[in-house]
Amino acid sequence: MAKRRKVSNLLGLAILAQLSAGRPMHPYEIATVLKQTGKESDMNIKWGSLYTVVQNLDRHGFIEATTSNRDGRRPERTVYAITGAGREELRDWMRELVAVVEPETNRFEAALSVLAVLPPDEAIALLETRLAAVDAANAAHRTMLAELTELPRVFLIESEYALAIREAEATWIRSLLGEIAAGTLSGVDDWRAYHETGQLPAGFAQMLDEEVPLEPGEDRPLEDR
Amino acid sequence: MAKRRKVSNLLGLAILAQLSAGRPMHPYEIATVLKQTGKESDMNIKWGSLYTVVQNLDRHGFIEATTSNRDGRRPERTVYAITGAGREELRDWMRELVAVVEPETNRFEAALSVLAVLPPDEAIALLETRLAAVDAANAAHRTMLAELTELPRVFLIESEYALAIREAEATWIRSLLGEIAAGTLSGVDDWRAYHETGQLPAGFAQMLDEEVPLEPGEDRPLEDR
DNA sequence: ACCCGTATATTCGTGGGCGAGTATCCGGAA
DNA sequence: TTCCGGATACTCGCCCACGAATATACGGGT
Repeated sequence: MAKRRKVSNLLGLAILAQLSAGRPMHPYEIATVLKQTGKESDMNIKWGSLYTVVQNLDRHGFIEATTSNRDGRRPERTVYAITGAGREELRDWMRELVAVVEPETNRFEAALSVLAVLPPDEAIALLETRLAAVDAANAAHRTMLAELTELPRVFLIESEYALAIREAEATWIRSLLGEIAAGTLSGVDDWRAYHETGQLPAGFAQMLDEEVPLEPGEDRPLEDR
Repeated sequence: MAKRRKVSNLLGLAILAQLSAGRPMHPYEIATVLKQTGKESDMNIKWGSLYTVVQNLDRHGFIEATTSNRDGRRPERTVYAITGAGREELRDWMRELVAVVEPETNRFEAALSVLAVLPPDEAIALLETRLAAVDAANAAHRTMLAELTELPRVFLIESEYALAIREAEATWIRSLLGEIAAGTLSGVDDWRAYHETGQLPAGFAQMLDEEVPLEPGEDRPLEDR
């Protein structure tokens, strides 16, 4: 599914959410509030897109200009309010984002899928570097959450989620390194041989024909099975 | 860090990796191989970008045209090989992707950060839907991995990683739902009150000033602390 | 012998994302 | 009083991703 949105940039979601909960605002003020409430990091917002997104939301009737006041000789500031259609879009968008799990891929996973292009020893070293970085970030994250005792946790769930995922990543990397060291991960010898000789070891060839690691949930090509 | 790459599309990484490990190929053949080896889902590849990316890799000297043969009356096919600079770029890119953890945000996390715009009961229902979907996908994924016994696990690490992360997500959602049900998640009553009365409960206002859930690892704004 | 669906292989247009630039205002230091 | 740095508020334009269109070849069914 995952319907094509008229406005697809997640900054648009943040704007709709803000206007839905609060009073009408002009773009720059929205940006300020979003920064203050930490949405910036949650959504990876690029402020260069702010006015484009606002314009698009307006064009599609999700928000509308209310007043246009000017203070002193400041440039004119257009104040926007969310519309009925905007509220509808917001709810519908949220329903999709929460309920529908679509295949998201992150850069680390992409790298893992071609990790074999690096020699095993270098790969191991890099993974150890990453593990250390993730552990450190998680420790800082945990401390930060522990310090925010006065804030109701409902407002921190996205942060708790992010931490949980990062911790899972650390655990997984640790276990991978352990398996490599213990020799329980099959294929490492071939991997090493490949980088030492430059030759594809026997057994690699048919594998390239075999391998079908489809993520579940995707449609298989028609001819399969 | 996270240097700006001359070619930033991850499809470029996949192409470099393929040309580095195998023989020179023409674009369409690369695409075929990448599909076969499952890189498609690992990197969320859009095939519409194929020729643009190949062109960019060429323009920056990471790959170069070798021959340009034509079979029968087929359109001419340009065969590309990786260059020295290409191999260097590939290794450097991989080093960065594996070792450097940069703030990645996914759509679900973004949605969580504004979950309060939905009434609590609807949010809970949606989370339950998601949980069911994730559980089902994970079960299928586990089965698939279990069936691929003849394949060395080194070639499946990205898939095992993806599964581990998804399982962590399921666990986290389950625990969140549990905490809401048990009442150990603070703030749910205010959240519900807000949606029933339309009024921001006391205690929400100062929070909007307070909240500074910076992800660790990011620089704080200068004036803080 | 012909038809048609699928595989092969590539081109093109456009829309939007976002980095970088611009202009004005204000408060404090010297 | 003047200077300057940062906050305020917005504009612009490049570039790239990618959906959709295109065109020919091949193989198998009737």
